[in-house]
Amino acid sequence: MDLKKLASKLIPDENLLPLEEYEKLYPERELKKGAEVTRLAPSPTGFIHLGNLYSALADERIAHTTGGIFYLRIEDTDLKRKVDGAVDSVIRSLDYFGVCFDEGAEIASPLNKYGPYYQRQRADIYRAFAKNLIERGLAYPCFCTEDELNAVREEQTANKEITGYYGRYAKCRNLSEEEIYANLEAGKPFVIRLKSQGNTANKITFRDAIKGEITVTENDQDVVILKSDGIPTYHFAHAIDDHFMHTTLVIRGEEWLSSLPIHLELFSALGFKLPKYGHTCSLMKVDGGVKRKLSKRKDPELSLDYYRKAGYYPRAVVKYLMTILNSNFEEWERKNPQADYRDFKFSIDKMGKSGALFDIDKLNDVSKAELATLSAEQTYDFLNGWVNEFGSEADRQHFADREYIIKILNLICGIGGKKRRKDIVRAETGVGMLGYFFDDTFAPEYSYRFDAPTVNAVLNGFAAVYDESDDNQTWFAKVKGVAADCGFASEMSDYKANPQNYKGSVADVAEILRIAVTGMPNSPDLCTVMGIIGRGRTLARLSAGLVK
RNA sequence: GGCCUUGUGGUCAAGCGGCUAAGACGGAGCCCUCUCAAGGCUCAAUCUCGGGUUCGAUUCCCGACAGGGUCACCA
Repeated sequence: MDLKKLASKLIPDENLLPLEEYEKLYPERELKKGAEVTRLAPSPTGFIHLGNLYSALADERIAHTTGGIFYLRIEDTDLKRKVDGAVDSVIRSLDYFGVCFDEGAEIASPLNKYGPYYQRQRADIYRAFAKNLIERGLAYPCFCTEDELNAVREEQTANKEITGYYGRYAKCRNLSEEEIYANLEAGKPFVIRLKSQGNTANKITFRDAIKGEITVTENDQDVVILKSDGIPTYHFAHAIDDHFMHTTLVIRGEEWLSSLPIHLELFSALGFKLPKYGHTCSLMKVDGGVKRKLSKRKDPELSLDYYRKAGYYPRAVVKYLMTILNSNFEEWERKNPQADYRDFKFSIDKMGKSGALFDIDKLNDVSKAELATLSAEQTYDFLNGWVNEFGSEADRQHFADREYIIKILNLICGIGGKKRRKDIVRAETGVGMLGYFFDDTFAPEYSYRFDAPTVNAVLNGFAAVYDESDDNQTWFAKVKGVAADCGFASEMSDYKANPQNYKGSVADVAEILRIAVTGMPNSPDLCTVMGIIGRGRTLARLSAGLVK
């Protein structure tokens, strides 16, 4: 069979370059030794999730700690999955979390020499190489219809055989020249399949950068490399693109592990040097006692928007991910509390081999610790940003008074105190803690644990002596005075020694005052709260808190 | 079901033939304390199960069991 003629008939494009020209077009990158070139290659569905961030972070860290390149390629070979604005959304989402690309689709960079970065725009490269494969007898046209393929699959399933297009099931693999041209004459649509030279009896051991040594079975599937619309499938595009874009390390989800044999054969058939691979494990969650992969449909926490809406500090999400990416990250951070997480020496072989369960408690812990490193002004800026995007109208009005909010923040965050408080987990809950500092959102629940006369005596007693210019000690001395007057122990030790002699302790008195002033039994330093809301408001609340 | 893969406390995990099996989150308790938060201290909790190999296995081998992934003209 004249393969050259067949190739030209199947792929008649005239503008295809000789193969060597593509090599010249995309020369080796000039990077220092050890530099890794990594990439994120999403399909443009517009949905970028925690798993993407997780692997993007690994890509970005590895590229940037080795002096390499991290680029963005868009795998838009499937038109059905395309969503407008998706690429911008990917870039913006990752940027919000501090993950930036050096080159790629929609990235303004002088480095963009390996494009186009949209696969649809690279059709001629794929076609040139597919044509070459046909000429070399390593690929062939397949005219099977969807129905035929389904029928074969059913038969295979019924016979408990491996499904797919291989061996004796590969009907079009050995079509005669006449049959091929007849089908072509008849205008039958066709795909180009790889003519696999592999044998599943052969096992290869393969070194994965994350999983370590794994054994893979040789591929024998005649996979589709060019779809009937002339656009490549993922497998083929992956081999071509990662070769010409000179990716040195392919980090991708472990769901790709099973198609690794295909990629191995493709790289070999194409004569390309194989990149290193690192297959990451997926983030899991426990659902009804069962461990399963985080799912787009069932789990809102997979979406990155979820973290923005909830008001997680972006760097906290990143650090949380770092803790599961490299388990020694936490230890390093404890030793270098001031350092930027980017100074951490990220290493791919520290990455876990089995899927980590997503742990919201851990995230919350990381988040509040991270927020506790900000100044009151920085905290204000962050909360304000959240309020403007997701807050209520009342929140926005409150945040217009920057001075006042910062005063509150100094208290809530314990700034200036001996120890930093870690009350704020995320913006949403942080903003929610501000309610009682404003009259319109003050929503008291008067849940006193003492009878009316006692409560009223405490409230009135304190109102009579309150002076906003008192310092903390003087203020507390007055609380103790009220306690003594109302039959409470003014010293905790006295109360502990003889509880039966008192109605309660100063702590209980403070609680009564606190409930009246803040509406809640718990709050940061009450004296300071009173100082912030001011004398007028304090007295009004003490009076409003009286039990009728 | 075939193939691949994983298996240390509730969770994330150190460990790489000999250890009282780190640490962190979460839980319990104590201390501090006007409450809460934070902090300090303490406690409970783990090597999936069988066989081997070995003087000795969490660690090596085999098997079972249990998770996970995947079997498209989707990526």
